[in-house]
Amino acid sequence: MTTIKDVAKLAGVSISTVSYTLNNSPRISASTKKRVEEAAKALNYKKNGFASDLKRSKTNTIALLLSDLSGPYYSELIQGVQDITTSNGYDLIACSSIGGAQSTAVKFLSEKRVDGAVILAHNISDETMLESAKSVPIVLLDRILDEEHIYLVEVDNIEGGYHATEYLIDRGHSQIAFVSGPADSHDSSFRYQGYRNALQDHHIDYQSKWYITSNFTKEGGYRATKLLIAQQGLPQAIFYANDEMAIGGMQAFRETNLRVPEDISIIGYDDIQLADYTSPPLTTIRQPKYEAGSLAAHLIFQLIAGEKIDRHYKLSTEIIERQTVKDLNTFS
Amino acid sequence: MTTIKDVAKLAGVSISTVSYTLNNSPRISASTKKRVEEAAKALNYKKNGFASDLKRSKTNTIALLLSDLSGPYYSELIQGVQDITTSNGYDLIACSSIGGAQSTAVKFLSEKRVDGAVILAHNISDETMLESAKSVPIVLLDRILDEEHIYLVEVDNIEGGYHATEYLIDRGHSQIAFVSGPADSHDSSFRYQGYRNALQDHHIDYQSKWYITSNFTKEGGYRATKLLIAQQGLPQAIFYANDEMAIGGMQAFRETNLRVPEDISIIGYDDIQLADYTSPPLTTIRQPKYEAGSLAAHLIFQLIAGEKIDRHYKLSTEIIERQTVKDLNTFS
DNA sequence: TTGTACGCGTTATCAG
DNA sequence: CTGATAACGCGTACAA
Repeated sequence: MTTIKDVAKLAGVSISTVSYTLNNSPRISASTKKRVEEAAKALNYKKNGFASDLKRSKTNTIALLLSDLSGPYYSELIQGVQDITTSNGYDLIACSSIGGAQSTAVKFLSEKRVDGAVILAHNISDETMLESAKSVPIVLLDRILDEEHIYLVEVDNIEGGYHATEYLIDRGHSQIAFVSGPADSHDSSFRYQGYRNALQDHHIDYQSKWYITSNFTKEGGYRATKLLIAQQGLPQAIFYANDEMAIGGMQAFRETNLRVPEDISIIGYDDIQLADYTSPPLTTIRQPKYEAGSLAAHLIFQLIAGEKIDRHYKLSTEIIERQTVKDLNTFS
Repeated sequence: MTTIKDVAKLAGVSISTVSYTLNNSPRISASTKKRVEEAAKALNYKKNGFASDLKRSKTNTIALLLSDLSGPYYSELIQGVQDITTSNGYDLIACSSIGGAQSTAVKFLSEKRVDGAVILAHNISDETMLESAKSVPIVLLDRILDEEHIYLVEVDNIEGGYHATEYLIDRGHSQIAFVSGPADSHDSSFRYQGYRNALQDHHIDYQSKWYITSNFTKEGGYRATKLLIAQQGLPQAIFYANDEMAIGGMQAFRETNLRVPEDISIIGYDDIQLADYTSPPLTTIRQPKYEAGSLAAHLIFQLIAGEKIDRHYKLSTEIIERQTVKDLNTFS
């Protein structure tokens, strides 16, 4: 292991001179600078990152905490975080929070191995978050928590649910079913809330027979749809609380020889990659993932800079029109 | 920032006692142990990870270097790496190698911030790899490089190409086209090699009109397929060098009213998630990604332990039978 | 149990 | 203005 000492010895200067040189201090003459640099190159010297971080008590890296490194998380969101991090000259590392409070993610936070963190890891408890927030700036993307030192960016799910429903209503649908995610999912219940609000604003009666609870999976969507089909009186349209369930639903319709969108319109939520590949391509609600990620990273840097900022940010959704919704107002 | 000193003061013991206690040394009496632990809790003390790493010159974390954190990399592979890493009591972090030699990934390697690395980052040059391999154990998953200190695990693409082709031949196909990836792709050319070998071994003449170069994208596969259709004499089957191109091909067939597999059989390569969602589901070649990841991580730990191991490992592929290949030997 | 010499760079301070 | 000396960051582990 070659250290700064070795370089100093070879260059015939003191340790501090080497350090100054390598950090481009102007106080070093060109000649010694050259000597030192050559020595460093010759020995293939690389500073020990820890020693450096320890001394400056600053790591120049921020972490992205994910519930599972191998999970199918939002790549656009990561892109957003990455872009901002890089453009601020910081490094980004991703850690998994598998294991909760014992996880690598939490460890990196509490041991001050990073200068800040963007968090998308529902398996870390609120308490742990509060704890960590005391020592390092963090921005949450996966929950709503109104506490000192907790900053978060939220995608407005109520608005998204409202948009989806209104989109169907605008196209002449009035019998609209809602297939929800698991009962304990905040996201799903906010989307449902938006659905109800839209119905109400358009004076459409809510019918409980068209509310089905499912579980955010393809199979769940399939079963929920079969159930809906089995009931007398199919709705004109179905709003699935996520795309996977919508895809399961499309399969159920295919098996039942019901055509989408001719016989029934459907709309999903998320705009996952698959949504563009189904046949027909799925109309859905896109969340501004890139924006959420980049905003989160921006906030981190403002916090690092010691600026005072709001604790809560809300982003809007966008509808992605594809081909699973029929416009009942036009002739065809 | 509360340090070990604060804890020592509060507990009324020396710094070293605190350190021993917190590291569960048996040399500390139960009573002081309790006092120290209480003090640590009261102050909410967490050790500074760097100081610790610096002293022990060991980080207990290994890195997974990816060409792009937001890229659609192999989640199963990551799972493999993660499982082994965790079960060895190490932490895993993922770093991006965007920026090549200046990237976070390379920096973490050279600054000794990790004890080892599994690498899947084609945008890091061979030279940089050789350089890094001197200071830290690394295992490559994305290239073949026969050099001292370079360990790698390879998935046998020649064998995969051979299997795919033979699978078609076994089912009665003899006119088999190959849609390749970009000319500079090693993976693609190995798969092609396997294709040629299989044809030869089964005494089937190779026909250059059935070799089309494309680019691993859906659009590329679409165009290549259109070209094949435009040519007089469609083959009985097409082997696409990756699944995305096969999916593009399926679209081309749909537009041309050719049915898969009734009119033409197709087989892909990779077994991407989408492959199971196409209609009909795509028959393809699966690479043992989980195994590759976990093997790579295993090797890292053997290297860390100072064991002497082989430098080159090769894994086999597996065929995933779905519904895009027709068996011409049976009546239907 | 405790004192203390490390690990390796950074930077304030001082001498030339 | 250049370069060297030394304290320091925080925890670890050996000698006492």
